[in-house]
Amino acid sequence: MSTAQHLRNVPIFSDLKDTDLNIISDKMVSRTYEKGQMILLEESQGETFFIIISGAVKVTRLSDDGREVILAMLGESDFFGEMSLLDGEGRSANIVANEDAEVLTLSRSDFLDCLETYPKIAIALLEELAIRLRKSDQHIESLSLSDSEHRIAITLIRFAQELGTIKQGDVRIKNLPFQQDIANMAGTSRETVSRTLKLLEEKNLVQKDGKDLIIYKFDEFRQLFS
Amino acid sequence: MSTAQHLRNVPIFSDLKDTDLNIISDKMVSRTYEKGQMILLEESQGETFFIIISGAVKVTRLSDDGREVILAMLGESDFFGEMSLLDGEGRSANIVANEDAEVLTLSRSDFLDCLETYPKIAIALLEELAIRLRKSDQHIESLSLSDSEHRIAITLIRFAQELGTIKQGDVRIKNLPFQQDIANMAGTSRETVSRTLKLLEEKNLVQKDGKDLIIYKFDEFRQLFS
DNA sequence: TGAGTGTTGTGATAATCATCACAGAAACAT
DNA sequence: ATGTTTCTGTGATGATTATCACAACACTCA
Repeated sequence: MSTAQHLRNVPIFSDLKDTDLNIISDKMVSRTYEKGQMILLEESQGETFFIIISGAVKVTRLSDDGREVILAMLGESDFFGEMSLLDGEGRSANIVANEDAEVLTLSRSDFLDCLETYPKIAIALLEELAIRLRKSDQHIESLSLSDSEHRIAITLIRFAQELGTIKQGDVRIKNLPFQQDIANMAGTSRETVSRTLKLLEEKNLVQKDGKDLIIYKFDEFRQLFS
Repeated sequence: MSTAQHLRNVPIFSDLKDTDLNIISDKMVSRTYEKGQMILLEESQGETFFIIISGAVKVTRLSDDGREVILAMLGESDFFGEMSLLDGEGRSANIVANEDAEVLTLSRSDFLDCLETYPKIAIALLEELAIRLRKSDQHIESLSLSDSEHRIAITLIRFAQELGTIKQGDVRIKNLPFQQDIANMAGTSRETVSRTLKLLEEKNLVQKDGKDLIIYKFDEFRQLFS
């Protein structure tokens, strides 16, 4: 697939004319990263906008004592790097390739030009940031809820919404992330994730299937953990 | 002060020409709310953009069991309501007046027109949302950190950054919010906030002074809790 | 001023959960 | 295939902290 065709799938570019899309795609540079490789480092200057073509990355912060807090997982046609470009502050998070990943990059100035030239992109980007803020708010709420069962359940719901496929009311999360990553998102320990998954299985709310996790009656499940 | 003069203080409008500012300010309607009054209710349709002229509001979510999670405190020249306007989803948070408050409102269509007509506003808004996302990320990190002392300290740092005045390296938070609100932001209990404040005072890191709280050597304090 | 309401301080107790420790499974590499 | 590494399951233990209970204090308003 051509660069322009990839861009067509990215929400913020999707209502551009072909000609404009081509102009932008000519300015983009492709890069690839191997699983585990650091793409962006906290503290460094943020000077690039990234769009994920394939693979997945995780957005993390490291606390002083070296613990990893996962802020988000991003996949195909998601983007990142826009924050420091927009507000001029340095990077505030690390980005690590969670699988082999291919990305397109746009330089700071080309990105900002884009926003000036195509107001539609700016508005689409606003929409996207609003959605992210909403997710952050949910994340904050879930972390504020006291018990780990809720926090973990809500983390599973987030995965289901991002990566899940629905079939007859049940959701299958393909390739459930490692327990350690789930723990780092839910603000709990790996062991607690293991125990809680078992508990949810005993309650017949979820079911492991190889590397996948099936959540039964997703709507009810969501209701249950609000 | 006139409506237009108020708007001049709001970052997202600050680089408009006077004439444009007047056009917008003519479309705005002023409203006032008393302390404790609900301004926006979760679940209702979001159809209005709000700018705070005076007073303060808190942005909250209520968990199923009725607990309040405070997502943010907003004050003079902050705005809210933009999220549902941007992404078309319903409201995801409640807004309550935390003090008597005066706001200016703009209707959905006027707001969206504004974005189309003045790309500068859209870009300034992007900047602002980026800043908010950054704050959310910090909030998420702080909630993921294990112990309550850290979480509470970081909450104090957030207040200091929003409401604090610096004097010789010490920060004074004027009118420190109630312990219950601090607890709802830090994801802990009111009692733990009480005990932790005492602890921090015993360590000579902070000092209560009437309704205010002074954080000694703010930079070191921040360092301490990263 | 004093009754009433809202906020804070503090002890005792119990529940939750992180941590440690290690065994078993699975994935990966050579 | 076979060792090696990474991931998961699970018990035991102790620390943290939520919760309950109530006293003290502060603020409002009639």
